[in-house]
Amino acid sequence: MGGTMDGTRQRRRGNTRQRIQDVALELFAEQGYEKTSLREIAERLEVTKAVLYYHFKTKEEILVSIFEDLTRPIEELIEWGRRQPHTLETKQEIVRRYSEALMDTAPLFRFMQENQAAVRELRIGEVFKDRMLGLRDILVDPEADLVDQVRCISAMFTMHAGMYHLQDVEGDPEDKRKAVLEVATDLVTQAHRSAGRSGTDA
Amino acid sequence: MGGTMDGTRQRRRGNTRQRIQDVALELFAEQGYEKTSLREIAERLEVTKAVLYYHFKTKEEILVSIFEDLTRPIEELIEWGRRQPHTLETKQEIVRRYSEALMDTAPLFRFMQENQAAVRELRIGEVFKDRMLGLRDILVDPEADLVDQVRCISAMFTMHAGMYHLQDVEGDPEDKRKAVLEVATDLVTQAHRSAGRSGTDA
Amino acid sequence: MGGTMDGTRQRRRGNTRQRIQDVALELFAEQGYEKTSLREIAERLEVTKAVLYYHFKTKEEILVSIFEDLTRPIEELIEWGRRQPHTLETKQEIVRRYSEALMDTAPLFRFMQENQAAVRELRIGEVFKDRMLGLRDILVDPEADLVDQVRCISAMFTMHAGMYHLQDVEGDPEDKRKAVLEVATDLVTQAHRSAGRSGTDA
Amino acid sequence: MGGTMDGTRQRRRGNTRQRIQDVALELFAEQGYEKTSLREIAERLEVTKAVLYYHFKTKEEILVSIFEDLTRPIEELIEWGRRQPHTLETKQEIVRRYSEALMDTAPLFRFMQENQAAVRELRIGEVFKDRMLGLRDILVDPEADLVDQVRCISAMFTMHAGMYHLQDVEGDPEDKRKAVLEVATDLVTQAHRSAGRSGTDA
DNA sequence: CATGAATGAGAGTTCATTCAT
DNA sequence: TATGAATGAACTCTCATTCAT
Repeated sequence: MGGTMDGTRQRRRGNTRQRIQDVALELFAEQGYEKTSLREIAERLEVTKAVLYYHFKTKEEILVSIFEDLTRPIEELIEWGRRQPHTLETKQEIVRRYSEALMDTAPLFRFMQENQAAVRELRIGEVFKDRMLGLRDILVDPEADLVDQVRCISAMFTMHAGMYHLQDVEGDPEDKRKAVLEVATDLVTQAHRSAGRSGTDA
Repeated sequence: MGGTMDGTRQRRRGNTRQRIQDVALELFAEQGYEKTSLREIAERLEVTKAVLYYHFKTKEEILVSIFEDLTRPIEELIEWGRRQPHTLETKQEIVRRYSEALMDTAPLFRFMQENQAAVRELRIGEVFKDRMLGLRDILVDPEADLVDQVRCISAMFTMHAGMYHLQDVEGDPEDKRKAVLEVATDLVTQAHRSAGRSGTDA
Repeated sequence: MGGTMDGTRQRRRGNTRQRIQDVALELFAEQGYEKTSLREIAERLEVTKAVLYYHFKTKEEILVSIFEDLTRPIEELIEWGRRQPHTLETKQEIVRRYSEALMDTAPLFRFMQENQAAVRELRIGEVFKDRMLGLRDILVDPEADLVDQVRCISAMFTMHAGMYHLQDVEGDPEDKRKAVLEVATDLVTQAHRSAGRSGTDA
Repeated sequence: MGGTMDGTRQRRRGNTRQRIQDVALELFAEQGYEKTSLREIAERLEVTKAVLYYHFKTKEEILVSIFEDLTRPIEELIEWGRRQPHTLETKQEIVRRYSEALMDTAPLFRFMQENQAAVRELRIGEVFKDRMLGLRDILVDPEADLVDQVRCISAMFTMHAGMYHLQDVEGDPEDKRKAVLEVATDLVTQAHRSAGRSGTDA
C-alpha cells in the first residue's frame, strides 16, 4: 500500500492516509468505534467512502494502523522493562516514562479506555491486553502481599484514568501529569518497601 | 412499567421482564452494547423480538431499567454521603460501603467501565457521570493539594478496575475485595492527613 | 420461518415466501445468479429488500430453498434407482421418469445448466454434483467399454440440454420431450446391449 | 490493438497482453466471469489494475479477445462447413474436426459452458450462439424427423460436455476423445440414414 | 401477552472504471 | 508503458422499530 521503505514518506502530495487516521481517531474518540461510520469519516474529509478502502483494507485496519503507529514507543518501553531486573528503580523509571508516553497518545488511550468492549473483539484487543499484562508483570511481584499487588495495579490505572478525570480540575496539564505520576510512584514504592520488609521478616 | 411494591417483583407468571434484563446484561457485558442486537437477546430467550417491545419501549430502555434497578443502593449511598460532613470517617465509610455495593453489581459495572463511549450518548450516560462526580465531590477536597486530589480519584478507580484486574490472580474474592478496599482507604486517608497538615502549615 | 409440518401451508394470507421464490427463479434464470440483485427481486415484488431477509437468511438461501423444493422428486427418483438392480429395464425406467421430472422443473434446470460456475461455489453445487454422479452411477457400467460409458453420459446430457435447444424448433413440447426421450433411451439401450455382447464374448 | 501480422504476436518485450489473457481465462474458468474481479487478475499477475486498462478497454474486452484469439479455427471450420453440401461425409468430417478443435480450447469451452448466463449478456454471447446455430444448421436437417434432429443436437452436446464429464473416469485423454467422437459420429450417422430412409419412404 | 410480517435507514464492502503524471 | 489515487454506483446484509391481529 504505497510508499518506500521509509515510513515518513506517505506524503507525496495529498497525504490522505494520514488525514484519514487523524479524522478517524477524532471521531472514534468522540463517538465510539461502533457508532462511527465510514460515511462520517469520509464526509468529514470530503472524499468518498471508497477512498478509505483504497488506503485501508477494512474499518478495523484503520484503527489498527493508528494503534500501531502511535503506541510503538510504549511497546518499546515495555520490551525494555521486561529485560531489566525488577528493582524499585526500574519500576519507578517505567512509571515515569509510561506517564510521559501516555501524555503523547492521550486521545488514543482515552479511546481505548472507553471502548474496551468494542476493542476486545478486534485484532488490537489481544495486543492491548498483552501489553497491559506485560506492564503488570513488570510492576507487580507475584510473591507479594495481595494488598501490594493491588497497589501496583492501582498505579497503572491511576495513570490511565487519572489524567482524563482531572480534565475539569483547573491547572496546568503538566502539573497534573506530575501529580498523577507522584501518586503512581508512591503506590509502587509503598508496594516495594512493604514487600521488602515482609521478605526480611519471613 | 407494572412492577409491584415488593422485592420479588414480576414473578406473577412468566417473569419475562426479569429474564430479558438478565440475558440483556449478560450479552451487553459480553459483547458490548452496540454489538448486541435485540435479535440476539430474543433468540437466546427463545422469544420473538416483539416480546421485547412489549416489555420495553426501546433498546436503550432495557439498559436504563437494568441500571436503575441495580444501582439504587449506590444512588442512595451517594445521596447519604452528600448530606454528611466531609470528615475522614465519612470518606472511609463511603469507600467501605461503595466497595461492598460494587461487589453486588459487578457485571453491570464492568459493562459501564467497558462501554463508556457507547453509554455516554445514552440517557444513563449523564446519570452515571453525575454519580461519579457526586462521589468525587464527597471524597475530593477541592482546596487540597493536586496530588491529594489525585489520590482520592485514584481510590475510586482502584475500586472500579481493581477487582476486575485481579481476576487472574488466585485467591478468595472476598480477600481480594478487602485488599482493594485497604488500598482505597489508604489513599483516601493519606490524602486527608496530608491535606490536614498542609492546612495547619499554611 | 413459519409454517406447520405441512409444507403447503405457507399461504396464510399473503404468501410472500412463495412469491419471492417465484420471482427470484424467474430473474435468476433470465439474468444469471450473480447478475440478479436482491434489489431487483424486491422491486419486482414491490416490497423492501428487508422483507427478503425476513423470509430467507441470505441470497444463497433463496436459491437453496427453490432447489430443495423443486428437486425433491428427482432426489427420490435417484434414491429409488440406487436401490434397484442395474438392469436395462431399470435404466430405461430411470430415463423415462427423469425426462418427465425435468419437464416439471425446466426453468430451474435451465438455470442450473447456465450458471454452473456460479452454482459451483454455492452450497447446492455439491448437492447437484452428487445427484448427477448418482444418476451417472446408475446408468453407467464402469466395466463397460469407454464408448458405451460415453453413450450413457450422453443420454443424460441429451435430456438436460436437448429440450432447451429445441426451443426454436417448431412443434408440440410434449412431442419434443418424447423425441428427446427416445434418443436417450436408444443410447442407454445401445450401451447396454453392446456391453452385454462384449460380456458374452469375453 | 497493435498486434503484428505474424502468429507470435505481442512478445516484443514483456508479453503482458498474453499473460493477462492467460491468467484471466484461468480465473474465469475457475471462479466464473462475474466472480472474478480485475483486482484478482492484477494481483495474480503482480501488476496494477491500471495495466489491464492499458491493454484492454474493459473487462468484457479481455474475454472477447480471448474468445476471438482461441476460437478462430472453429469459426473457420463452421464457415467451411456452411459452404459444403450437407452430405453425411461432410457432417462426419465436421464432427471429427470439431472434436479436435474443442480439445485445443478445452478451458475456454468449459468456461463458455459453465457461464452461459453471464456470457449471454456480453458481446460474445451473440457470437457464440450464432456459431452454435451455424453448427446446428450444418448437422441438422430441418426436414428430418424430430428424433433425428435431436440426435444431431445430442451429438454436439456430447462433444461439449462429454469430455469434461469423463474427467474422473480413468484412461488416456486421447482415448476418451476418440470414444466421444465415436458416439457423436454414430448419432449423426444414424440420423442421416434414418432421414434418408424416411425421405425415400415418403 | 404475544406473534408474524414488514419497513426504512444505514452499515461495511467491492466493483469496474478514469485520469493526471 | 505503467502507476497511484480517486470515484460513483451498486452490492449483500443488519438494525431498531412498528403494527395489525
